[in-house]
Amino acid sequence: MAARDKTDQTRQKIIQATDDLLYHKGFNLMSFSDIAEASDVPRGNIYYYFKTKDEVLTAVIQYRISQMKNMLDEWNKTIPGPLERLKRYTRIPLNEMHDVIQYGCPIGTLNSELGKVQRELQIESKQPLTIFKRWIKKQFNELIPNADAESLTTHFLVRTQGLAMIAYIYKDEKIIQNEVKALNQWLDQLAS
Amino acid sequence: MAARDKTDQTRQKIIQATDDLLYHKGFNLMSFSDIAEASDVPRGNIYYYFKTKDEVLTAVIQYRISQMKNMLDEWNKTIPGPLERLKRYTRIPLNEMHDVIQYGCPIGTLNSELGKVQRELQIESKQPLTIFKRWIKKQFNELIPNADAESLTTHFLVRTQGLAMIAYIYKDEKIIQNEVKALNQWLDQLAS
DNA sequence: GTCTATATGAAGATAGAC
DNA sequence: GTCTATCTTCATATAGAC
Repeated sequence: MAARDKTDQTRQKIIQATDDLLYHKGFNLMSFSDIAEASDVPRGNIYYYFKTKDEVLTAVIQYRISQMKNMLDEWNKTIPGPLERLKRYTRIPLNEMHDVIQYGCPIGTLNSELGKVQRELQIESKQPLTIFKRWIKKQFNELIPNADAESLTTHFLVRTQGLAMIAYIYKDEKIIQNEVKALNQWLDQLAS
Repeated sequence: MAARDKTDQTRQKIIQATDDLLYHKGFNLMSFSDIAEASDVPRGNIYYYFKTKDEVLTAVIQYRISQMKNMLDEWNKTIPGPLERLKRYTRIPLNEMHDVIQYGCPIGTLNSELGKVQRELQIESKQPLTIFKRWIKKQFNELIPNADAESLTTHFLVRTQGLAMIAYIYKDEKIIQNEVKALNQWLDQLAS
């Protein structure tokens, strides 16, 4: 149905615009007016698609999850071994260097913001990280069959979140470059 | 002068109450009403002491800085070597475990929140981290005279911020315990 | 499905009596 | 130095004409 298509298109336009907005301003400073302007959908009209701001957030999270799943599927198909897959993950902050410096890690900063007072929203917001976590753990299990994959995964997440955070605070690209290099060396040592 | 003392006392009461509030709610969700309630100073009266919310933040940052300096002075006096001093630093998240799980790192979460849109405030807010950074670097310089102390310091900050972040997101004390232990082992290896 | 007008509330901030 | 009343702005959200 054409009408249905139009609805879905508008919904999608709102979600994608909000995805960026959420990353650039954070949840609490992002208003419906911002969403209307960014998505080019009249302000009063956003409410036809989403009753509350929380609902928009939920939709954006689900959108991010589907994007991530596509990406990980692609990596699983095209990258042969667990070591190279984990290294592909560490390339994300390098590829997104400019954004990480300006806005931090999209997952980390959102969880940090929502974790203090808006706990229910934070629980939703950590889903993307948990999907990454499971995938990373699987790679470590393949890489070193008898290792404590859970601990290795936590350590890996700690270092990726930490480097994004410190680079974001100090606006310093070198931090990303050096810390990613060190992380890859750690992976190489584990694999050998 | 008694009047002057009273003013300073009230000012201090506001600052200390806001210190906690800022940590527990974040800057943007913390209102003047919250400050009034927490400090037990009438709402309209807060404005006599601080003209804007930004000014309250500045005062809290300065308060935190003075507290930190006292702590580091104390450590310099009572803890003999650089290795033990760095290990003392890694004990902070263990001692403050409960708060870190619930509210994250006070410095990291504040910088993360303000870094997106409120850049001038973020620049102020990173001062405490920079003070720690200088102190940590000094310890590394003493510990290993010919090493690249700047890189070691960055790595150290990445791991402490990262562990606080992941433990905060997943509400998991074990993450702090395990990652602090691993960090101390890394320090021991460096020192040997 | 679209858009305007508006209800409602809370925020930061100010004026001025006491 | 204290406290109340109020201004202004902007937020979420709703009602209802089209």
